[in-house]
Amino acid sequence: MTTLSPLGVTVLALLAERDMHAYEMYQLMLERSEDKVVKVSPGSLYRAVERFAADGLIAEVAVERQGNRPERTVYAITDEGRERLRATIAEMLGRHVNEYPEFPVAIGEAHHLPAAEVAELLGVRLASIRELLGFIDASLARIEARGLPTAYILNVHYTRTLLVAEATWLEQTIGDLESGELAWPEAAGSSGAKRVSRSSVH
Amino acid sequence: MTTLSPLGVTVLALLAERDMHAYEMYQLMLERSEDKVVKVSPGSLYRAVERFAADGLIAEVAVERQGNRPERTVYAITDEGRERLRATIAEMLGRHVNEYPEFPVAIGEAHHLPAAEVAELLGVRLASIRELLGFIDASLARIEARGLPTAYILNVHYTRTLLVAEATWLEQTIGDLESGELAWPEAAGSSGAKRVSRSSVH
DNA sequence: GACGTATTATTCCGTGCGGAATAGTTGTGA
DNA sequence: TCACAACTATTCCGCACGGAATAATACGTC
Repeated sequence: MTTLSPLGVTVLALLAERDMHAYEMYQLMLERSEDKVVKVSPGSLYRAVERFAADGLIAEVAVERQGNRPERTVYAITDEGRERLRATIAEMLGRHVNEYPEFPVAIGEAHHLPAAEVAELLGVRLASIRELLGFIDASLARIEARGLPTAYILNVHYTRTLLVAEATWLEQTIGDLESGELAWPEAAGSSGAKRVSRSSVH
Repeated sequence: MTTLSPLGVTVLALLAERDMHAYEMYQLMLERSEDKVVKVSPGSLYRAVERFAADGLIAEVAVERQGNRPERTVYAITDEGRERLRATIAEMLGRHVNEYPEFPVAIGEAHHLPAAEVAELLGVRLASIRELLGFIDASLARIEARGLPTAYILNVHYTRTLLVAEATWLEQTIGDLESGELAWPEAAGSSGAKRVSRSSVH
């Protein structure tokens, strides 16, 4: 009864829409840009499908073949699969889990670099986030223009909100670094100077 | 020349402070609550150290032994290691990478549940985030009281900022769901009703 | 002083991810 | 028209992760 992976959720969600075979899922995910939200590679996808079939969350409904192409196995979601899908979505919605993003690690160790360099690097990051926000806003505009219900793109709004928050924090922090308001430990790493050990947060 | 993992960065950062053996790193990380920022398990840590030694980023400086306890190998960071550490931190600071958090997947598929249930689940999530924010603020207060420089806890401020943004978004969305302002597709999954296929974002 | 638990320090191994390989088939351009 | 690229559909395999195992010793307590 282990909790499903994000890719697993997507697989079951697709099969909840209609029966299909693995490669069809793969294509659909790319077509819908779900590969921006879920990490998807052929290997993991086929493996997930295989395990779901073994666990009875999905079931073979046909084995087709066109010409001399490889056989393709069409799957359907089972009632058990539907229930697991619902349960997993519920759990993922309700429980906040630490996913150990790497940026906090980097800022946590940023004192290994001089303040000016950190400010510059954060500037690069800020630029790339702004660019990403540009794409997202353009997509949202196109979607709204087509009059599609917001409920289907809540995740885009969510992601956008967090990116905006990060951009704001970066602007603020870069400013504080450049103005010298944010005191920076002596540029470490360059000399053999002793460094003060960092303190525990808790 | 593959890019270092977050755990790898932490390992090198510790050795940049002073020479030590693997278990000492492990203890220090827990003591400093770095296990909240970096995923650390004995297995991964020892493996990382092993590989760094093979790659010349760190070097054995002593093999000690107390009584009949297992030998412990003390390592020091090399110049190459120091350089890799700087380079990796710089890269992690400057480049925004998609890390595929699972919550967007869940909201993306939330239409499988009825609006009321989603609102309730988001409420649970909101509560747990608020609790987490409580801990963080308490920690920050304690740290500030000790007069420690902000530069060392930038990552806590960053995390706090994102959590606040998420909390705000959740409040807003829960409100929209409860007021009915956010139109929700017919509660899916309960009936065999045909569902409209979702649109591509891009 | 004996027994259980926590600490020290490291190794081992199952599991699963994901990049690459495979192999046939349709499309394209010179 | 013939080669070469892109697509269809799936399998394979290496490698890293991390939970559990190990094993000796210190410590607390009844």
